[in-house]
Amino acid sequence: MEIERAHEEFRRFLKRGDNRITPERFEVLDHAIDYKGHFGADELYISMKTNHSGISRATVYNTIELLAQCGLLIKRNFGENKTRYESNVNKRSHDHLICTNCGAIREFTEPKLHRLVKEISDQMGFESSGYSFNIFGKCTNPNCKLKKDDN
Amino acid sequence: MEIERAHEEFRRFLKRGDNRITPERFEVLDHAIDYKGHFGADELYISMKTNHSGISRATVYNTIELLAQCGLLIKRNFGENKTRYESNVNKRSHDHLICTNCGAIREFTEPKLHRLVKEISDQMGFESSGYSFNIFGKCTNPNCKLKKDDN
DNA sequence: ATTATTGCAAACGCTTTGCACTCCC
DNA sequence: GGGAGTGCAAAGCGTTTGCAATAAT
Repeated sequence: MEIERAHEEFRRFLKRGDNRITPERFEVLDHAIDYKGHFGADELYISMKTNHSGISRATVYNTIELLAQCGLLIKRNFGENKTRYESNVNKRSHDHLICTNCGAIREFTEPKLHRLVKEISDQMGFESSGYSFNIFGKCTNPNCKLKKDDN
Repeated sequence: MEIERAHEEFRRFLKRGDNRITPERFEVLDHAIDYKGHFGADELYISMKTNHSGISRATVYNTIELLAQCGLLIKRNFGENKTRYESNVNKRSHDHLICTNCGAIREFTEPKLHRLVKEISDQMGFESSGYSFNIFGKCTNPNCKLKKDDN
């Protein structure tokens, strides 16, 4: 089961960094990898509270950051001045098309990108640890109509 | 002179959209294209206030957005949960390398990207209006040391 | 026992909003 | 003169922080 593997990976990550193993951290992990689509830290907090969790905002924010460092979550930014996350468990690397009209976010995979990032970094004297690539535009989707709150 | 051209372009843009021509808007334009490097809306506001302008925050935010729509400024986002801008007057299209250690931001130009964006958009049924491409990593620069406030 | 982690609430930084006044058209 | 634009202050939103209580080591 992939949740077991995620727990194991997080546990190893925590030990490696001399972080303590707490039930709260695994509670956050569980909710985060369960979450469909992209989410902000506060959304996850609210969602957990709604599900009768006793977790605190501080712990959610702190843990989410650890999960991102660990690679179980990916940090995103779609130009809305808030950090978004998405589960990286059982997903392959991808980037996003963002409809500036209705807010819909679609994924695409472009294998060329990794090589390109590597080439550019080498050329510029950078040791790259990641990248972010977003394309903005309009869906050709006929019912694309200022919904503004999909993900 | 390029400032004249910028004024002219902004004036045309404002008329086209039935926006009024006000001195405040051109005051913001002047300061924005003068600003070295990337800036947040509030930074520009503070900078203008420091230079004894009577402008208001609301006007700066409003005008900057118009300037971005008009193409005289480019909107950026470097993963800090705030919108950054940079002058697009007399600059050629480029993207950024961001050092996660010292915060330095360097520019690069990769001609392949436009074609790539077009290809992906076509393939996905998107009418692209722009993209954002950032590479995160560490400078190989020896005096890269957690400065956190360059641009 | 020691000290990281937690929960809570308050503070923070950037951005948006409401409203009365102004001035472009 | 009408209504978009302005200035101001307050509120909004996501995020961070300080501190006392708690619990992992």
